[in-house]
Amino acid sequence: MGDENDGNQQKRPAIVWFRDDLRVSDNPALCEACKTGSSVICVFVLPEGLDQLADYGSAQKWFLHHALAGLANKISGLGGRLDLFHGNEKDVIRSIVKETNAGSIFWNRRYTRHGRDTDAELKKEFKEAGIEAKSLGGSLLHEPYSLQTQDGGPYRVYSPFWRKLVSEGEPRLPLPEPDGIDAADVQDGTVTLDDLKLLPRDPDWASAWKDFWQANEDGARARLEEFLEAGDGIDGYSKGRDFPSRDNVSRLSPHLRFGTISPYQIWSATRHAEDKGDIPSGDSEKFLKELAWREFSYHLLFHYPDISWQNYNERFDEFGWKEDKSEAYHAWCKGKTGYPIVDAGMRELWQTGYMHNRVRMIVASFLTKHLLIHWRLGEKWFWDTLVDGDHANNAASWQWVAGCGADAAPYFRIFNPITQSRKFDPDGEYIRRYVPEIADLPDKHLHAPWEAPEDVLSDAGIQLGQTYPKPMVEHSCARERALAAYDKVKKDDG
DNA sequence: TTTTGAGTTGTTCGA
DNA sequence: GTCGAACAACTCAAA
Repeated sequence: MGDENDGNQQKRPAIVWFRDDLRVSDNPALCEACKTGSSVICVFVLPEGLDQLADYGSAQKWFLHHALAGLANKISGLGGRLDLFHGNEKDVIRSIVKETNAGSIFWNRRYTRHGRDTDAELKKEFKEAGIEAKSLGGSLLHEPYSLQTQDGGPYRVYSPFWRKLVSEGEPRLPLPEPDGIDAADVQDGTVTLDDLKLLPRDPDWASAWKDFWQANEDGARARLEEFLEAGDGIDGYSKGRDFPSRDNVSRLSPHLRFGTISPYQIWSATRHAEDKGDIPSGDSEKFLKELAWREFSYHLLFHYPDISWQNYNERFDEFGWKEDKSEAYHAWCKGKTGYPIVDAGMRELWQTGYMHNRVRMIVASFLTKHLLIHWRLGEKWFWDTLVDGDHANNAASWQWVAGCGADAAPYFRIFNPITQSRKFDPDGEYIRRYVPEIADLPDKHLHAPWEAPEDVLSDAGIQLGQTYPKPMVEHSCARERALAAYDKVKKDDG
């Protein structure tokens, strides 16, 4: 009917379906909808149904709640309205399109198999019904299918992937937010934000999290700007990022997860800071490479959608990781392994919804190599407790540490939790912050309390096995055991 | 087709 | 204390 509109009849509204892109700036789907000149309906659907239960972990829900509140504010500031729904995604979207008589629908792409299948099915249906359905790229610098090796296949090693990404030239500049949103005169969403029950209660374990996270678009931008200021986080990033007590990490991961910021905005702002000469180029390059690791993880997830639950390297199916939720597993979850650096990390996670990257590697190595527990259990725990729990990063990184992932570390690379602790938390600031019961130990013994003389322990008010656990496993025994297990994987193949 | 160089984040041991 | 070598062999990507 488009061209036959006689002017009396209003243009059919356009829908923007928000998912992992909870921002109004640099949002291609929103821009495209505004460009139609139609009135715009902004919607978010909290998925419901058995197959979608895993869409958000508990910690992510807290972040999601605030990100949605922030998005609703931004949208209404532009003259529009965010409508919330709860239900089966396909059914809800179909019914919104029908009831609003929408002429078009826009969204930014997502990359899990479930998400892609859902989107493809809906797009096909709408197109057949004469409704414009358009997906856009907003969450990745490059679509996973656009970067190919010379053979036309996907990349399975990071370095060539990075070189390819760079050879494609600079990413596009971020899009500005729309001048205004012409709100469609249609009925409101079916639920309120509070109806979605995303916040924890009884107990509210996230009561202090507002001190750590400003979980919305403004918070993301402020965090990025602060990080990129001369003398702040990115200055010394390439070395400092390994020290969990330092502020040399961006903490933008949950914002990327929910799209309160886009990788285009991060890339462009980093280049801008670099051009101003504020920061050493080695540091900015290292930071952009980390952003590219996220791209690489999505590249893998797109081409190997099973990596969320299945070993990328099938030989590891024979490894024999334990999969029951044993006492050892629970001790790891709670941060009671007896290794201070591991316990500090697990408690940081529990208390703040975040864990420093270096420490993530240490605790993941400890679970999969020292305790021989399956990375899937670790991945699930992280998924439920991390605010930045990300479909691609979480799976790809766990597999990388476990040794079964793409471009994984050589099998003999088993982190020594004591050496790592001494090297990256030499003054014990990080450990003392999260494991206060051993804070009075001198630096010398903080990393391995079981080696401290009895009088040093009692002076620090520690009774091993009572006030703080004895180590669950002895490092060199655990190392030998892990090496033997890897040896088995190797032989089983021959 | 074959060849070649390279591969995020480490540990241990012995000189 | 510091340093270099060994720890395996394989797969990937590109020439």
